[in-house]
Amino acid sequence: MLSKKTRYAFRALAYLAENYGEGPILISSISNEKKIPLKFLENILNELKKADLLESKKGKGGGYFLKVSPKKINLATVIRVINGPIALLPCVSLNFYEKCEDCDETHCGIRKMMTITRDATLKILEKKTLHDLIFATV
Amino acid sequence: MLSKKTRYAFRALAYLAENYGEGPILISSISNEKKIPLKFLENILNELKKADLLESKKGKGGGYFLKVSPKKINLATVIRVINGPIALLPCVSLNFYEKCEDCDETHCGIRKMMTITRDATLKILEKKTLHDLIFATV
DNA sequence: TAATATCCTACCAAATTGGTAGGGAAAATT
DNA sequence: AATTTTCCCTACCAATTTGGTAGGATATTA
Repeated sequence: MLSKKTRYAFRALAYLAENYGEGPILISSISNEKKIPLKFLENILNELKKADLLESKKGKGGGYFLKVSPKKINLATVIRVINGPIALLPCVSLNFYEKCEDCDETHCGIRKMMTITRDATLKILEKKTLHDLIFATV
Repeated sequence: MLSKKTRYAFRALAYLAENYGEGPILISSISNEKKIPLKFLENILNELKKADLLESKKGKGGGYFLKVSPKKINLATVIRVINGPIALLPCVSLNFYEKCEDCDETHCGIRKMMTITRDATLKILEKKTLHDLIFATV
């Protein structure tokens, strides 16, 4: 399951995507509009900035805004930044790989099944973007 | 990510699947063979039994064994019993549904994306069984 | 009735989650 | 230059979850 923090991140990003191209948006606006605890949100936006998804501007007229178009930010990226691995096991993760103890990877059936599952999940999450999040019609 | 407990569960079930039809298997055998802390494993097997995946027999000659054929136990079921929801959000879960606050479900884009993701994941996890876990060739 | 094995309840430490508090630093305005 | 505005950074904290352990109760067989 995605953490509450990740859900907040998605809601904040959706808001920024809706206002893409309209300059910096205040943390406090997002916080009010999306009902996200302000100080916690500060933290989240900062992480997204460090991950190069957002840019920020200080002082009057400042705030946060998407670094690139909503169509270029996919959901897998966001999840990885805030939530961590997408795969169900560390030994199957592309971005957070960790070997598991006492396991011969070439013969491990669990690993094989979880690899297939990961691929199916990624096929969706890497294709869908913030744009789809806003304009989802299905 | 799946918890360590769930990984233990899979390893134990794989072992029981390998020995399907050969009568009860001791917890201690599974514990030794698969390197799972005995008392913790006790706990896990008991939960699997309560979920009707296993049967047990007490006293000499006792132990645990699969209630049905390895081909009839799919991975989604196991994950749900030990790990919990498979969906990435509670509001998208089929078996652990919870409404999320401040969210109009019919218009929530996040929800739509996570529904698609859930379906893709379930398509795999509900088809693959303990049998596939053992005889995975891909 | 003794031995074998699962079952049940309770406890515990460490890690993770979901925050809060308070001030520092940069940019813009006056 | 001083003040205001806004993001940035570090530290802390309570509640929950995770990954166990301990010890005895209960059922089965011999």
